Amino acid sequence: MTNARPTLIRIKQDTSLVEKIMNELRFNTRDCGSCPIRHRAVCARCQPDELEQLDAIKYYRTFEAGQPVIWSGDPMEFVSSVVSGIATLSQTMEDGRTQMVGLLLPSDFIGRPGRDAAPFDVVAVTDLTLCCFRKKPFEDMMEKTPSIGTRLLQMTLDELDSAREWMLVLGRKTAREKIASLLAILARRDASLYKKPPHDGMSFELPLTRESMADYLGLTLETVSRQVSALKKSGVIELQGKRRVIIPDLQALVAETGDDVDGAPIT
Amino acid sequence: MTNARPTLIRIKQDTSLVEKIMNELRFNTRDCGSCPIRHRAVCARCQPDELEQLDAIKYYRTFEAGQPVIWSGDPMEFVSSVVSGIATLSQTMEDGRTQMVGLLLPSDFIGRPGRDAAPFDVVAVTDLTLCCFRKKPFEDMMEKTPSIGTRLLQMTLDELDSAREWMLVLGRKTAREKIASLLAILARRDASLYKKPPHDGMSFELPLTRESMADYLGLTLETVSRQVSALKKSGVIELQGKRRVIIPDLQALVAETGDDVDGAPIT
DNA sequence: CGCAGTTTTGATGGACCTCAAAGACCGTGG
DNA sequence: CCACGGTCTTTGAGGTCCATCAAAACTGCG
Repeated sequence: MTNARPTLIRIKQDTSLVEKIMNELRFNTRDCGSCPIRHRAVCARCQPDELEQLDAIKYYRTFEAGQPVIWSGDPMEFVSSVVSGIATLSQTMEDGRTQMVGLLLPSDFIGRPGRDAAPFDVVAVTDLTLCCFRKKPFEDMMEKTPSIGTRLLQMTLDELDSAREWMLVLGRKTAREKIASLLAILARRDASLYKKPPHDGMSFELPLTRESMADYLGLTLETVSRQVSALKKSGVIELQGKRRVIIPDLQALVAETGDDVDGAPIT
Repeated sequence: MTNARPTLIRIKQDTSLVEKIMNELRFNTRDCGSCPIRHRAVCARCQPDELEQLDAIKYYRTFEAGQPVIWSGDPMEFVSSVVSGIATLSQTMEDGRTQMVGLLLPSDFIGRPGRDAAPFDVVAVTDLTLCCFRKKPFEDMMEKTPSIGTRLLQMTLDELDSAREWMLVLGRKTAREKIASLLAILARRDASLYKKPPHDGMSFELPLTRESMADYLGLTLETVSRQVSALKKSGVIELQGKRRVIIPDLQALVAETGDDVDGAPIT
């Protein structure tokens, strides 16, 4: 609604291109030590010698925004960690109704040791870089390396909690509360990406279209649009262009989610 | 609507009492070998010597129907497996709206190695027997016994998939489809409990009240009641009394869930 | 029998969906 | 530079599914 800065956007694209090239260079050095997700990914607890082994079998893959990574039911030849970018995990019914069941951010793990077929669709929302391991070698390594299994269990338990918290959002919250919940989560995640706590006046890029938001929230895109406008009108959020969200008062946003003030920490 | 058999119900109670006493006797012999959930629980992959160690630190606890097992936020002193009975995992908002996020059946695991506070409320729906381990000794044992961690990872990944499939139910299905989905799941689980595939004409006990069903499905109890009646009127299900459900045609039920015919195997 | 809890049934309203069209944004090509 | 089409978003009007409120029927139990 108030977006008239094509130059700004063009600059953004340039930086992301530079970033992309730098990533290519950085990542392909195979140096796990300088990996940006090193401390949070499935390999977080590995010893130096274990990292070396992983180094030997890992490879990077990139996907452009909008491309599918894997379809539900497909055989999975690899497991992977998200290094940069965002992907969605979703499920579609025959008649086209779709429900997003997860948002995959840097350090999140994709795949299921011990399972052959993918249970859900994975699609790249932004340009995406994955750190991949062929499934069999990874499974073999898991057998011998408890630190991987332990870390994966930890991550899976966390994701299970997140999924269950999201069930409350889907089952019981109003459209307005759903939007507020999603924004609150994105705000928290964005803040944690830059390693500082969320604060009043913070802003972040909204990586999802209205339709994706609707698929995540179990709503229609029209309802999403209306409720975003409503939150803006109430002053709970501000928009810069259509994709950047400003949170003038974090408490006010959290209040709109319907959660306790101490906040369910849906990561 | 067609329930006039108090005698039948009284008999049921008697058998369950007998069963209870027998369980007490059986379980307290501490013999993991004869444990009914031995092959599916977290200990499924343990070697005889590992089982002996678990034997040494395990203890049983029972809860009557309706009793809480643990509240969200409480410190967890123990982890456990459901041996018999059913419990629910749920979440409640300040204003009272509640959402069930899991149904805990025999062999399911309760607790989070590495976490102190319980993330959700656990309540016994029927009389419930748990096989418990104090958390610290269990965690110590997990360190030394990879077969436990591996099995727990497997179970957690399965639960994560189930939770995500349930998100589709909550977010995108109609009330009628939700009811059908719940009944289909209960039918499958009941069949697997007796180790035979679900079949036409099968029947099972409905362990949940209309309100619990509503909390599971993100509906009101009135809507649940209406849709159950509607399914009955369409001949998709039959009722014996208010709690026993007969499935004359399994395909017909699955068709009502909106899922593919090959069926999302929500376990 | 009478009471408390559960379930059913009915009437009404509202939150959200559906259908439709216009507006904003962006890249492309004249 | 502007026209053009494609995609995403907003806005509007109308309809429907389900929630809400209310009361009656049923069940088990003292």
